[in-house]
Amino acid sequence: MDVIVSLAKRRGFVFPSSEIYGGMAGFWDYGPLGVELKNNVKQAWWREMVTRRDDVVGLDAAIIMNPRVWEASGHVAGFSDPMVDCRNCKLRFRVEDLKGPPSEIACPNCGQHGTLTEPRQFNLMFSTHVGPVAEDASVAYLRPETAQAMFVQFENVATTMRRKLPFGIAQIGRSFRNEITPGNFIFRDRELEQMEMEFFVHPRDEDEWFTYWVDFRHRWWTDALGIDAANLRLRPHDPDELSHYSTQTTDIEYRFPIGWSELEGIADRTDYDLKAHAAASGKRLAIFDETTGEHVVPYVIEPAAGVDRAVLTVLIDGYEEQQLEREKRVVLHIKPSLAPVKAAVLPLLRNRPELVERARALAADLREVVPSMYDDTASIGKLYRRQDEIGTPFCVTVDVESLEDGAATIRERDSMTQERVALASIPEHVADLVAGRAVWSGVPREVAAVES
RNA sequence: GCGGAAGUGGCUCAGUUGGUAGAGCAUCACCUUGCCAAGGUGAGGGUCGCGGGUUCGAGUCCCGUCUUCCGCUCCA
Repeated sequence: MDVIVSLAKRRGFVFPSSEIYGGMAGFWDYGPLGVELKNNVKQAWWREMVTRRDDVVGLDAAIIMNPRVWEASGHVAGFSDPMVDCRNCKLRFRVEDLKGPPSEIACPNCGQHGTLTEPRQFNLMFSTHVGPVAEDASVAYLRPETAQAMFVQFENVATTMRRKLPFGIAQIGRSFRNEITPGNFIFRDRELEQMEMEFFVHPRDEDEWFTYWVDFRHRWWTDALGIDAANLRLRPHDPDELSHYSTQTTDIEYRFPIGWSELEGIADRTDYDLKAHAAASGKRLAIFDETTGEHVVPYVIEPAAGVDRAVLTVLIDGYEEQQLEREKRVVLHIKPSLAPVKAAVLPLLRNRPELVERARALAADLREVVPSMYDDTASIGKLYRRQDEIGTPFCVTVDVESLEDGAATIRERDSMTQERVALASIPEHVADLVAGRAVWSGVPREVAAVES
């Protein structure tokens, strides 16, 4: 984990929030490369979950909602349970889990009497005030999950999009949790970004869709994000660890340096949320079933993934240190579609003005089709290393011969093999390679030299 | 929040019994360099986390505070 944190900061992926003031626990800033990577991850999710499907639509809801949303959802209670600490063994317990008044019972862990503190509130929702006057009536919460917006807007979306079951509402957005102990880099943030989709199904189809989404989401991690399947596993929740709203949940876990940990949870939320909001708002949150002439309150299958964890996973899964003769080579083997920079243009020599000029011109053309950059501030070997470290899949090297044959060498990150391609067709070719429309057919450098 | 550890240039660290900060790497400039972190010369960059205190004098001692890391708890 340390080498990932180090790489992330060294290369401009992730910085500690407000670092010059000492930072802020649980908050991180995405740097120039990080924001590109993160956007690419979100785009990969949106494409597979919304764009390519005809049964899911998108939503982008406000972070602050009417506080009644959180009362109905159970968050105001669930996120603010009174807790007690044991002064002896230092463990903390939820008051409702205790078998009696804290002042009268023994600590459930160490068995000591009279060591439990008075109950205290630990509200995990960030609260704020709406309007200039900070009074109780103006209290509002920053959402601790994006899901509730999909339930609250269920009727608006279903009506305007003329939906019948089954259908889904997807959203990518920020959530806030006042975690007692954030940590492990961007694994547990206080400000996080979620990719959640609520899929509304007829109650009788609950199990079928649950299975479908577990499988679909698992494939997304391997196929769309390129995560090694050997580092992923599905873990169904035990009955006693299920959330109060769920009858079945399966986590997709990744083998992090800190151990197997949750990347995404696919939860069967039943009709818990819609019924709760229907009861609290007085609205009928249901879909009319013409075959039976009845209003059906759908069950909900929810795949919920963390964007920040996805970014972290991509970095960890792609990271490789190769031991070479003189030093080690750090390579980020990430899918070209996720790479912050798709191509870098490098002049073989920077003391040749005509070479530099040609390379800069090529970089400008390349920028028109894919995110790319130009660099000439080091020797060619070092320039390659820099790009390897940030996961740039292709480097285009303009050499002296380029001035005569009008071609340049494209070098691929993982194989370090090369292709000689005409300058004029490089932008389109690189775009095709990045998009997977063209197949890489490079050869080792020595072979390329012989052929030319 | 509780318990433990730590905070010196971007990074990794050195700073002897307190006397007003150094190295390597990195970065930048110039030279060199004809395909995988070469070399040379030079430059920029630190109120030693912050605030008090002791002292003639504190990165070095004391107190407080903030932040980070590891456990407890929570969870995507």
